[in-house]
Amino acid sequence: MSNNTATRVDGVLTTVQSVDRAITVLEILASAGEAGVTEIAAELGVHKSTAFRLVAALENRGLVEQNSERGKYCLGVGIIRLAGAATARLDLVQESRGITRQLAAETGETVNLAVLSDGAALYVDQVSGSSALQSHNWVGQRIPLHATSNAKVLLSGLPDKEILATAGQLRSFTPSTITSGKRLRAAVTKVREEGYAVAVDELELGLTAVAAPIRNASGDVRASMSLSGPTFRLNRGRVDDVLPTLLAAALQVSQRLGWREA
Amino acid sequence: MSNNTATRVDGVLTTVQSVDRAITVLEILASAGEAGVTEIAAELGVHKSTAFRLVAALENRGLVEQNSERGKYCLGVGIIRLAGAATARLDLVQESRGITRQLAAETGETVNLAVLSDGAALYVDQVSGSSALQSHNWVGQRIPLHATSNAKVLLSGLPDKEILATAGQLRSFTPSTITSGKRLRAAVTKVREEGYAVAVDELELGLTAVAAPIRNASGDVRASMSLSGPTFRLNRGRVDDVLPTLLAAALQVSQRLGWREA
DNA sequence: CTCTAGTGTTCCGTCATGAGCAACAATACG
DNA sequence: CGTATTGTTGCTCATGACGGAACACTAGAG
Repeated sequence: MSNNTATRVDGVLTTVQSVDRAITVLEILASAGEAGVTEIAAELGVHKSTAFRLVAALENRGLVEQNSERGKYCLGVGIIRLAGAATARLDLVQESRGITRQLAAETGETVNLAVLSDGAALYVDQVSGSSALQSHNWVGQRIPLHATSNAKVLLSGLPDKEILATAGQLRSFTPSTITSGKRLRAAVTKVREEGYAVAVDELELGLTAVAAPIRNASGDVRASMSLSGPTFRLNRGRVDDVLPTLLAAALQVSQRLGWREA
Repeated sequence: MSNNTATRVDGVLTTVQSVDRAITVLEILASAGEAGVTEIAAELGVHKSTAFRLVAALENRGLVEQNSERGKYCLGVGIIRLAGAATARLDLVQESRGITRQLAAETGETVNLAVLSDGAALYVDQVSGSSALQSHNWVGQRIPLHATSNAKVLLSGLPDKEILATAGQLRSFTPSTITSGKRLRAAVTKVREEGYAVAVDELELGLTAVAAPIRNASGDVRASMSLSGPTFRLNRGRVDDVLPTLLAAALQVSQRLGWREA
C-alpha cells in the first residue's frame, strides 16, 4: 500500500498517479471509518499537504466529508449516490429484485445476492424476510470465499486450479468452518453435482444458509442467491422444504439473463 | 462541465485536476449508464488519450468496468464496496436499522430514510414492507425536493429564505404535485407545526407517503424517515393509524443521535 | 475483397500541474 | 503559558499528466 511505482511498468498498468492515490484515500477511509490528514499522508507515504489536497478534491465533489470544521474525514454521501447508479446498472440486481422479493415473502427468510469480486464474495442486494429476527445488512460487505453457501456456489463456477488460489487463506470462524483445501474442493464438487450449497454454522454459530447459482447466457456462474436464517428455524427438514423454491427463483433470474437450461 | 479552471481560484477551492476529472468520469457513467472513451473525452473537453488514462486508472481499482474487451465502460462493483463502508459509517443508518425494520414489520409498509444532499433528497436506506406490492428500490436515488413527504420534512429544517432556492425548479409530476413556491412554503410551515408530512399522489399517482424528521443532538433535521405504500391501502384513516408508530420510531432514532425532546 | 469511418489503445516530447517544503493557524494538553 | 499536535495555505521546482499522432481493431458500405 506504500510504494506505488505503478506508472506504466509493463503496459498492462496504465494509471494516473493522483487518481490512484485518491482511490487509496477512499479505501483507507472505507476500512478505517475515519482518518485525519496526517494519518492518511503516512499511509500513502506522501507529504501532509499532498494528502490534504487529495482529500480536498474529493470533498469538493462530496465523496468524502469532514466531521467538523478542521476535523477528521470520512466517506461522504456522494459515494452512495454513485453506488445507487452502479446497482441500477447491474442488470443482475435490476432483473432479480422482483423475484428475490417474492422468494423472501414466500419463505419468510432473508434473501441475499452475491457476486465474485477480487477474491471475495461481494453482497450486492438483500431482501429481508418477514421474521423480525436477523437484521444484519450484508450489502456492500465482502465475505471470505470458504465459509458461506454463497461462497461455495461462486467458487463452483471457477476452474479447479483457481479455486484454492481465489479462496485465499482459510480462516476459521467456528468449529464447522472449512479450513482444509481438500475439504473445500470436495464441497465445491458437491455443489457442482447437486446444483446448490448449504452452510450450517460455518461463518457464525446459529446461522444457516442455502445458495444456488445464477448463470448468464453463456452458462458462467455470475452470481449466487442465498436464503439464510437462524439454524434452529432453518433446520435440515426446513432446508429441504425451501430448496425447490430457491432453485426455481435462481433459475428464473438466470433465464432473464439469457440462460437456457441445458 | 467543460471549463474547469478551478485550480485555486480563491482559496475555497483547492482541488487536484486529475482527481476532479476522474470524479466527473464517475458521474458521467452514473448518469449515462455506460459510455465510451471518446464520449467521455468529449464531455470532459479533453483529449481521448487523457480520458483513456483516467478510465484505466479507475478500472485498475475496480471503480469502473469494461463491458467487453475493447468495449464501453460502466461503473464497477468497487463503488458498491465503498458505499457499503460509507453507509456503515453513517451512524444514522447504523443506529436506525433495527428501528426501521421493526417499523416496517409492524406496519407492513416500506420504510425509507433520506438525507439532504446537494439540493435533492438522497435516499440512504430502505426496508421493504411485507406486502408484496411496491418493489421499487430507492436507495441511492435523488428525488426533487418538493414532491415527497420526505422532501417537505427535510426542507422544514432549513431557514425560510433557503427553502425555495434549495428546492429549485418545481417540476410537476402529477396533478397533485406542488408547483408554486407559495404552496410549498405553506406546506413546510405545516410540517413544522405538526411534526410530520404527508404526500398523496404528488410524485406518482397511487403512491402515498408519510414522513417524520430525525434530529441530531443540536436539534437540526438530519434526515427524514418515511412510510410509503399504495394510496388505496394507505388511505386517510390508515395514515392516522400508523402515524403515532412512525413518529415514535423517528423520535427513537433521534434520541440515539443525542436529541433530547424539547 | 478493399476502403472508410468509427472505435479503443499506445508511445513520446513538452509544459502545465501537482508535489514537497516550510511557514501559518488553531486546537489540545501539560 | 508553552509545547506538541492537528489541519491549512503560498511558494517554487521537476515530475508526471497532457495532447498530438500513430497504431490496432471492428463494422459496415461499396
